[in-house]
Amino acid sequence: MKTPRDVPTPLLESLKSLGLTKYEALVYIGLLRTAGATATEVHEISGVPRASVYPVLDRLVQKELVSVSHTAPKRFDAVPPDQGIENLMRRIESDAESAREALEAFYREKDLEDRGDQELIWTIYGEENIRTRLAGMFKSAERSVELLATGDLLQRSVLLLLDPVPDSVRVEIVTERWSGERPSRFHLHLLPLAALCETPILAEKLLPYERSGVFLVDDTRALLWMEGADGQPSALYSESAGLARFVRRHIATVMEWAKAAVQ
Amino acid sequence: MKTPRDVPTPLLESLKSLGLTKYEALVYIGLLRTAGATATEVHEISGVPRASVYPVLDRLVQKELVSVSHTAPKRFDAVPPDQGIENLMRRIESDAESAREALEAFYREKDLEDRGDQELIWTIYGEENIRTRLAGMFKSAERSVELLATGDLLQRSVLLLLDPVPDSVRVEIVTERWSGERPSRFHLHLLPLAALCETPILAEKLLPYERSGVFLVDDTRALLWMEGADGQPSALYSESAGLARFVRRHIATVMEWAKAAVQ
DNA sequence: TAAATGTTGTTGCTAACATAACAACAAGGT
DNA sequence: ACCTTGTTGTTATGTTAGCAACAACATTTA
Repeated sequence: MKTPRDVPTPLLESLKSLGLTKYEALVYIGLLRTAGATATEVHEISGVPRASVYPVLDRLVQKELVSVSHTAPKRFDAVPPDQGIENLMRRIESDAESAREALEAFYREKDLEDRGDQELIWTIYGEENIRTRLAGMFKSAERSVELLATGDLLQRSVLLLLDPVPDSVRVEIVTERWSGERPSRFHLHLLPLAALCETPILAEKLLPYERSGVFLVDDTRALLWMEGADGQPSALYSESAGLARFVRRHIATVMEWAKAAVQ
Repeated sequence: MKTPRDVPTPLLESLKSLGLTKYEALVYIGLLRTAGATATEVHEISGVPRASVYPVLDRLVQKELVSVSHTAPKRFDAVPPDQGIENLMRRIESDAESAREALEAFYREKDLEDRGDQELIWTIYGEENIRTRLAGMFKSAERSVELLATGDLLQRSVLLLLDPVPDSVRVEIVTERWSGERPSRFHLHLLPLAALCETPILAEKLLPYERSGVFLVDDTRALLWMEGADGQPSALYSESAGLARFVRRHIATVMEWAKAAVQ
């Protein structure tokens, strides 16, 4: 008889988020390591109380994770993990799809009055969310786009989003580093590293070597990309006239410095 | 102010299986229909008690489903459902992937002694699971493969699985209907419908018009594909010598009838 | 003062967890 | 036969944890 060998907690958590309970996870894992076990063997292997094993096995069969034999006593076998997880994901994805449709219906009713939006400052968490917001800003650009960001962030996460910007819009890019050829479509301003080193305080404050940046569209919509101490990216977005003016001035100042330092 | 308008229960269930609680779902849905709501507005729109709204919103921000403004009082906005669901699914899929890897590790330790397997009869639920089992049977075929199934089931779910069967293996197919050209690789036996109609009892019992079938490989491994009254497919699988012999005889008998009826 | 915001603590509820005990049945030994 | 011994499947019962629901409080804003 095998020992109940303790199961790593993160695995249990992962299985929980796939819709299994702790017992279901333990029993399934136990069954994966044996072939055709009886209920009592399942109990011994998984460490789950024998009385609880029966309802748990019922649920697992229902979820298409184990199969039952027709002998007496019944014997149980686990579906290979590959396919078992696919079975679970199929349900979840179908739920996700139907939820998405229902939610879109609600979403379309949304008041588009865009009420106080102009004066609010929003925080956005997660790189994905920030990138979508940025993409939306760029797509709606009508007059100008200005970027001030670390080269890493720019070329890895932002540059591709600039494609939808119409040719008529002037795009100014300020950064401290640029690898590869300089794009002809945009006005690129390189911050001379020498100048930065002379005033290390500024270097630290303006372009810290974590991924960060400031983005301004049409002088009205601004986004500040920051990276929390934990490395999780977050951002501020606003259509506030005050913040827009502040950002505008900030970028302009840095560009002036850059120009002055070159001379 | 909008009415709390009741939310369809299935939607709540779907969102629960994506890892949201009831309150989280209600608040998110409520936020989808407004722009920049305060905590109390969220309470009014969603019907969630005002005191509970705060922790719930915290969790939703954590899950990247809503963004917060930096005003006082705070205002909240929902990310579009499209992207919100994608955010949820990203987490789940990453969990699924790590779980799959960990489970495969356990699975590989499995005793392959294949102990009593030979005399057991297993039930398999779910079309996907049945098809994988069938595929496994076909792939391991060394001498013979025999199929007796309704044409619908055969051509829609089974035929593709026959590809891996080596050419040296004799494949006998018995069915009541075949659309399209007859495959040259297999020995196809068509049950004359006329003969079936003359003995309606047999027609009912042998080939009921639900999807069902009998499969035998190497005269040793048999699978019975049935369809429950609820339309959910299930199957019996066995390597029992007794069942295999029974199935062998059953298929042979039907083939004899077919031959006799043609004359 | 009044109204709204944000927070805290208490209580109830439900699903899952955990243990104990029971009837039914099959060896196996006296 | 009888009585043990052990296993299977089921039922009842108690416990815990997380969420749901409500009341109360300090704080701000008008």
